[in-house]
Amino acid sequence: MIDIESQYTKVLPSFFQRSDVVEIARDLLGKVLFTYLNGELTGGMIVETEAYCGETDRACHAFGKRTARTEPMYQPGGIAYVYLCYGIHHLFNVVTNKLGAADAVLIRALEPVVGLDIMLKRRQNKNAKLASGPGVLSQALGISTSLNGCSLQGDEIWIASEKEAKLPEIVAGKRIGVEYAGVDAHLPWRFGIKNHPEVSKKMS
DNA sequence: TCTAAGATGGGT
DNA sequence: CCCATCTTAGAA
Repeated sequence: MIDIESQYTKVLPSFFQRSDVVEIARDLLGKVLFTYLNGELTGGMIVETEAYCGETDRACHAFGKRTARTEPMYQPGGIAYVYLCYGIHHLFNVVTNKLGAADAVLIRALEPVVGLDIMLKRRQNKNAKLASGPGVLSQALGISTSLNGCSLQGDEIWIASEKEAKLPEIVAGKRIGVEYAGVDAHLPWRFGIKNHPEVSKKMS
């Protein structure tokens, strides 16, 4: 098994609690998301993200209201916001910014790094990519709404940076599936690693 | 209570 | 293009 301790350093709350969610969405590219659940370690490099900016962003769940579902988004940055979409898909977000600001970054695609056999077992689908798409990556890493509100400083789910990591080339585009958001639907708040196979081609 | 819509994914 | 699937939010 890979020696996680020596190759990666866990990303600290100060990274997530910065005020610019768009900047954090860009900075998360190239970092690695890990889960350790039921004795199974899986991890993937983040290659595609989307920023959602609180109560003023028409595409954000917290737009104009505060409900029970979005409560984790209002907590200080560095915890998980996981919700169920279309009744089927568990979508994983990283909460950012300070207490009271409902910002979050949706993780949209990973490049599998650790525990590929476990991901394959969980995915149970030989045709599709292992971790390309927000619902798919959650399935591959075993993420479900039971991790909603969970700290990213614990040992169930966390984000780490590779010590030797090089800065990725970044491309930006419109966010997906938010046509209803009016002018905010056009914001270039989706980010991907340039030419990466797990990132969808159309970035604008 | 009731119901429309949704930050998707997989198949045709 | 089509639709399974079910929680959530807002209306009644």
